[in-house]
Amino acid sequence: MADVARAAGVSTTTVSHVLNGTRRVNEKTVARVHAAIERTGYRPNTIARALAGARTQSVGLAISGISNPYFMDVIAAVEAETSANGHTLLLGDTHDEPQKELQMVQELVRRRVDGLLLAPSPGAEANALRYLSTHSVPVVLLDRFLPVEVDQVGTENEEPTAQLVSHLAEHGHRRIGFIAGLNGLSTTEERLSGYRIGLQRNGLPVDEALIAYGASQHEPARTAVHRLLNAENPPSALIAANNSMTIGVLHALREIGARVPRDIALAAFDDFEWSDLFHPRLTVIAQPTNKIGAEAVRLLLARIDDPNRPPHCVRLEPRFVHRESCGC
Amino acid sequence: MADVARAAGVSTTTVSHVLNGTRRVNEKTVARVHAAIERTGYRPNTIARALAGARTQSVGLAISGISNPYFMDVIAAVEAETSANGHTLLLGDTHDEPQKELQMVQELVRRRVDGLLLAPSPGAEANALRYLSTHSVPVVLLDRFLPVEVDQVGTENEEPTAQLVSHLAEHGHRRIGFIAGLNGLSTTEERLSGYRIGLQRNGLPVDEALIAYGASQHEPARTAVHRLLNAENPPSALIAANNSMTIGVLHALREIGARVPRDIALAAFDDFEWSDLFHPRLTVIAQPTNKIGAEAVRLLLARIDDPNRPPHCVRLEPRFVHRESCGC
DNA sequence: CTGTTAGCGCTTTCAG
DNA sequence: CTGAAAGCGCTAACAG
Repeated sequence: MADVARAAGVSTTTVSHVLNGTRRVNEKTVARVHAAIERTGYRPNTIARALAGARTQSVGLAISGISNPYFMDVIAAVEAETSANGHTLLLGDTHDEPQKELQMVQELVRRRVDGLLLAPSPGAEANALRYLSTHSVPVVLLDRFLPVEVDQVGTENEEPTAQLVSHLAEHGHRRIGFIAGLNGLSTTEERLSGYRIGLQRNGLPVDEALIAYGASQHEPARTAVHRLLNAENPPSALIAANNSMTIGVLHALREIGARVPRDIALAAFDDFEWSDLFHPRLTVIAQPTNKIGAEAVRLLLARIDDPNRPPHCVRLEPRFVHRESCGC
Repeated sequence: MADVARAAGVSTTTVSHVLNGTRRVNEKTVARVHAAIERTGYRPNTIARALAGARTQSVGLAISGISNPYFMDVIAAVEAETSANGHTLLLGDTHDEPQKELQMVQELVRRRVDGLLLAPSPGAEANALRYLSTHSVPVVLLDRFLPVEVDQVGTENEEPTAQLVSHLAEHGHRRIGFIAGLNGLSTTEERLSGYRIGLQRNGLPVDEALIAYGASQHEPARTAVHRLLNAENPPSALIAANNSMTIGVLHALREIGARVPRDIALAAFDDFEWSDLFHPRLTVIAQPTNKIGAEAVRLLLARIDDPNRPPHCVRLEPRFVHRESCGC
């Protein structure tokens, strides 16, 4: 930067100001500085800039289950949007454990990210979120909603799940099982609530024996389905509350030789990019992963820009994708 | 840090040295410093440390097609390994374009990553790699190999692909089509070469009309398959050289109503985490994605530690997964 | 074995 | 409209 200043015959102060547009500078001076930058091939040093107290032009993404296809798509969308805005992405896995999440978040903050995107674990409020708010770090919540005053982006869960139930009920199913996700996640509660609403709407009783907990993961969902189907009076249809659990469900069904949808109907939350190649092709609620990622980044950048703007809470509409697993 | 120094009754120099183990310090002093750190809740500032010329404890990962399941798994493995070693991961997409890749790499270097992992695009040698070598930034190549003197990690491609051909040939197929990947990637060339070797080994002629180019992507592969099957004397079996193209192949086959494996056999490079739920279940060569990611990080950290160690080139063995799409 | 001190490259008062 | 200069928090000669 000193080189540029010398080459342009100005002070580094001026170079800094033309670079950041942080105060009025004479047009001709601006031109000279730009020329000097060009000539010297100067590139600002992000680290020094950060140390001096300015922005780092970087954002953190703290998320769980990096290899889950849903989050994968979100990550890709976030990367695209951040880099389109000249920001760099720092990625970390929270493993949905409050302590790891806190450490991850602290690490990211210590690295001076300008703000961060967080898929809060159950327990985040007392840990990561408290830390972020006391340090007043811009944050936007992803996927899961929390009753806190911060920006949040996610999908509508309740009504779409109720629709799934109605869809199955309209095809004559009276006992519809539900594989619920990890306890403490708003998505879990909302989808569960949607399940109950759907049942009521169709005049069906809510039988707790039809609800199994799959911890949002493949394996637990698999065993949960076995339990569900071994009970007396098993369900004739199943709803899985997220994509990992859908896989578990499919494996369990195959293990007991149940054919979908002939022996048992299936509908699920979350689409797979290539689920039309599955057998059977899955009837699902597809989340707008690209929009979620892009919108989250947009909200974050806006908040970084103006820390005092009122918090926004964005609920995106998912899409009902009708295929064959429901047995229509 | 000044606080810690004061609280321990030493200079910041000493604090720095006990923190980094960069010179001998009296045991008692060390203890006092640690106590002071504890008491003050001190956390080193990564940014300042970086500016002063030391390590940032961060590594960059520049990769293409973030949402490709193969790379996704690699990303997850890399994240796990880096964070297990106390490093932070900066993630960027190169889009397999030399210019974007160069920019991404420069950005990462400007952020002072200690080193970086790169899945080199066709053209990386003249751009990103040249830049990295002139700036002597530690780098390890991922997935694709290049005839350069740097650490590299990837999978054995030639022999496994030849095996795929043999497998199909042994089941009587005499016209085996091949959907090749993006031109200029070593993986593309090696798998193509493996295809040719496999044919020769089984006494089959190499018919260029049976080779289609799918650019390593879904859509191009789809149209390539249509061309291949519309030609006179079409193949009775197909090999797709990576997972995205396999998807394209399956879509194309469905569009023309060809059943796998009854009407046409299929085998592919790359497994899907849940490909046993596909219909048909795919016979594939599965890459050890976790090992690839972990090994790459290990090599990188070793190189950062000792920039002069001889470059290692690690070829991992993939696994042949026999399922139904081959028609056995 | 420990401390003094000069930066790392930038931002930002404060002064002109 | 422009500059001088004081840091940001740490590392690493150099000196003792």
